[in-house]
Parts: sequence; structure tokens; C-alpha cells
Amino acid sequence: MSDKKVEKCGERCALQEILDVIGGKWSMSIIYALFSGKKRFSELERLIPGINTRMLVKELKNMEANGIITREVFATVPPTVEYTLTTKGEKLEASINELYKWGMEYVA
Amino acid sequence: MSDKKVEKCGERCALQEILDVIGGKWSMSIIYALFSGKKRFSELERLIPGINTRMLVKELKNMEANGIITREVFATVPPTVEYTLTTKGEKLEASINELYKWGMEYVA
DNA sequence: CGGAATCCTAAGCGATACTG
DNA sequence: CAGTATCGCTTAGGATTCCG
Repeated sequence: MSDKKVEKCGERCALQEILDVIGGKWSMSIIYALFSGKKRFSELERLIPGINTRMLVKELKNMEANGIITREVFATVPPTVEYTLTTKGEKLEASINELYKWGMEYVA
Repeated sequence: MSDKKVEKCGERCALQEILDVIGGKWSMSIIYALFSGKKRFSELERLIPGINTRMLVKELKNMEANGIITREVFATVPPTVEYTLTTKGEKLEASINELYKWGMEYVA
């Protein structure tokens, strides 16, 4: 069914893109974890308590589709996969840190 | 139905609070609209194309419960209700503007 | 005007078991 | 290790109607 990717639609679309990237329950946690450098799948699973395999996979795929992370596969045994933020992804750092600070400040 | 409000739970909770506030489909649009000052219900409805009554009401209630907006009722005929950002709400401006810029920059 | 009530569908999310 | 495949539940969200 259709490309799933948002077409050029100007201002009103920016919010959509933002939500698609950070609106998921685990999105920000994952991005946050990747700010400190590339991580393997299992590392992310450990770093993010409460997440399950399915959601991690799903979010990672979504992020890759949105161009904010890169997936690198190494043909080792056992297999190794590393996830890294793209430039686009890194540029979220300032915003997310600000949001995070806001959240911390106001969590009663 | 429990209190719906998140209890003090430290760092991991900040992200939850953030998502509860800006994670809804229309949340940021509403907050955005309120950055330019207090608005009436019907104004918000006009300013945000595509939203419907139910969702606007729902989001506004949620935001009020989260302490980011204030609801003021005037006993006029016909009734008047005005919504304003609280300080907590206003402090989101920087973050959201940053996010918005990010979105605009990367909408293909 | 500013909602509340109702109904309904699509999407999000969680748990677990299985596989190359 | 890094996923896929199923299943089922719970929300979010949309359309519409009614009310003080």
C-alpha cells in the first residue's frame, strides 16, 4: 500500500514527520541511546529496560526508513548488526535534550 | 480508572511525560497555536485544519490535566472559553520550535 | 458556543515462540 | 545474535449527533 513516506506537503507536514520519528513509545529512548555512539541490537535491548524484541525491531526499521539511523550488518558468526545515527538523526540531539530537560524539570 | 497521572519515577518518566504532552496527533499543533496567545475553542478549531471537535476537546483536557494550559470560562451568552499556556507550557516553546525547524529542514 | 455521548475502525503495543 | 511470525488486547483517532 502506497509509499508510507510523506510527500512534500510543506509546513503542516513537518509535525507529521516529527511525530513519526519521536512519537513512538520507544523512539526517543532509542535515539537517546544512540547519541553516545553506535550500538548493537542486543546492546539496545539491554540499554532500554522494558522494550521487547518486536518493538525494537519495528522502531529501528521505521527510523531507518526515515533516514535517521543506519544499519550495518557484519557477516560474522554469530551475526553482528550495528545501528548508528545519521546526520539527520544527530541533529535531533539538541531538541531532544531540551525536551528531556523540560520533562525532568516538571516531573512532580 | 486510576489517576492517569504518572507518579514520581525519576529519569525514565520524563520521556513518558513528554510523550503524553506532545505525542498526540494534534498536541503540537495546539500548543503551537497557543504560543501566539490565548485562544477560544472555536478559534483553535479554525486554526487547526482537519481536527474535529472530539479530538480538540480531548487534547485540551489532557493538556489541562498535565498543567500546560489553563481553561477560563466566561458566563456569557453564548458561552466563551479561553485557553492559555501556563508557564510550564510556555517553556516548551524552545524545544518545539527546534523540532519544527528540524522537521522543516528534512521534509524532502 | 463549547462541548458530551456514542459508535466504530485502525493502529500501537506486549508476550512469546521460533529461525538462520 | 538478530531478528520473524502470531496472536490478542488496548488505545488513539475519526464521524456524527445531541445538549445547556
